[in-house]
Parts: sequence; structure tokens; C-alpha cells
Amino acid sequence: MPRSFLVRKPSDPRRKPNYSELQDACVEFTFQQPYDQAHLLAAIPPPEVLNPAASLPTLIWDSLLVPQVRPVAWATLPLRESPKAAELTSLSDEDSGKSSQPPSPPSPAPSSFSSTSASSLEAEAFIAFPGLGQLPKQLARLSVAKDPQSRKIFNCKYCNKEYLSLGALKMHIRSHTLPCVCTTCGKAFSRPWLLQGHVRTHTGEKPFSCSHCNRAFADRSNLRAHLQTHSDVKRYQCQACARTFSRMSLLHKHQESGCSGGPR
DNA sequence: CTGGGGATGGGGCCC
DNA sequence: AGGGCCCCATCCCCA
Ligand SMILES: [Zn+2]
Ligand SMILES: [Zn+2]
Ligand SMILES: [Zn+2]
Ligand SMILES: [Zn+2]
Repeated sequence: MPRSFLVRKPSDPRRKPNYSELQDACVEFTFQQPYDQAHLLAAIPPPEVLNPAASLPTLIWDSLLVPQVRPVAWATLPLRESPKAAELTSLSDEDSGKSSQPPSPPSPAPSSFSSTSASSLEAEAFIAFPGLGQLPKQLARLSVAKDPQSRKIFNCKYCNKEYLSLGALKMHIRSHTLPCVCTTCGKAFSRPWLLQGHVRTHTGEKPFSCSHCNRAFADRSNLRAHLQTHSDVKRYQCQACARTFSRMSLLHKHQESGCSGGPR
């Protein structure tokens, strides 16, 4: 129920961000509310289920600017050197340069769990399941196998996903342990910056503003999506009717609702 | 019903 | 090696 946390304060737009709320990042915390179901589900994502090739959006921008032949389906590959990225960078420069963090105060390093080495995995497990005794420890223990090419494979004990690096696995495990907890509402997140973005929903801080219309956003990605609305040529095109859309989700809606547009 | 905003999850890259 | 940050993908809602 993400929306339930939406606390906008239109009458108090310039309220100073309560950065003290960030201190609670990744501290011990006992879940007392039934956890958001969607959140739990998201914590165990079967990536293969998430529309593998259902969508084949044509990024008009990219196809225009990157003449090389490549599968349209992969047109969403990150192209950091593309003009698109350049524009984003330039506009975000107005705010805070390259950093997505607003003028950030000296953020206290979350120390309670971020000790390095594999022991941090266990620490996080205990944080996430304070009442489960030894179980988390076992769950968090790494299972290292080897694939046919004799590379190490790290399995997540929560969902059995495989990773080729310990770092990747550790990062993933955070999505189970959710060590970063908002003191305002108790919602937990896998990473500090995710919590930080969430805290903005409490503070109303919107560090990313559109240079075209002065509208501000709390999230850079949402600003990016907004920028599309200023563009004549939208990134996502329906292959059947050639209509373009600013968002993948809109293209999906269009296709699922039956594209009536004649072929061309 | 469509478009757009809000919120959030995760992988990847860079320092 | 790990933390931070970036970008993408989605889902949910509302005007
Ligand atoms: Zn897992
Ligand atoms: Zn909160
Ligand atoms: Zn704008
Ligand atoms: Zn169409």
C-alpha cells in the first residue's frame, strides 16, 4: 500500500527535509505491521515471469540516433553516452549535478549492519527476523556451488536465485532482509537510497525539477518520464499503428486494449 | 479511457 | 570489494 504513505503537503512545499529521519537507515527494527503483500511478493521476484519479450518497444530516439543494427527488443539498453542521457544530465545539473541526492547533510553511516564480509549477511538476517533465533543464520549462510565452467555460483537461501558474484548476492539478499527502516512509518527497504526516496514522501522534498515547466519531482526517474511529455516524439512506438507513447506502460495499455490502428 | 504522476524494486556501473 | 548512484521497469491511481 505505497499510496497510503503518500503525504503531500501542498501548503508547505518548502518544508525542510527532516534528514534526521535518515539516521534510522538500517537499524534494528521489529515489524509490527502486516507487511505489504505486494512488497513481500516483490521480494521474491521470478524475473522470468516479468514479461520476457512481451514488449518490443521501439525507442525512436535510439533508433534515430543509433543507426547501428540491433534488436529492437533490446533498445532499452542503457546508453549513457546518448544525447538522451546528456539532456538528463544537463537538466539535473540544475539541481545537484550528477548526484541524485539532494544537498545532502553528512549522512551518518549506517553502521549497525554494514560491516563487511559475509557476517553482514547474517547480521541483516537477524535484523529482519529478530524473533526467529538461529534460523536466520542458517538461511543466510551462503551456498557456494560451481557451475559446469567451474565458476562459483552463489545461491540465495531465501529464494534460491543464483548469482555469479558474492556482491550481487549480498545485494540481492537485502531485498529479503530489508534492513533500512523508516522511523516515520515503519516501512522497510532494501537499500538506503530507496529509503531516502521514500522519506521524501514524508518530507515533500522534490529535488528534481523540470527545466521546461518548473514542475518538481522527488524521483529522478519520474522526472525523466515527465520529460517525455514535453517531447513531440515519444520513445515507445506501437509496431502496429505507429502511435508513440511516453511510457512503456502506456504502450502496453494501448496494445492490451486492442490496437485498432490499421497497419501501415 | 488515456496520459501522466507517485512510489518502489532491482541490476549494473563507477569510483 | 563495496557503497552510491544511475537507469529501467512496473504498478497503482487519479484527473
Ligand atoms: Zn533471494
Ligand atoms: Zn516512511
Ligand atoms: Zn516539465
Ligand atoms: Zn497500436
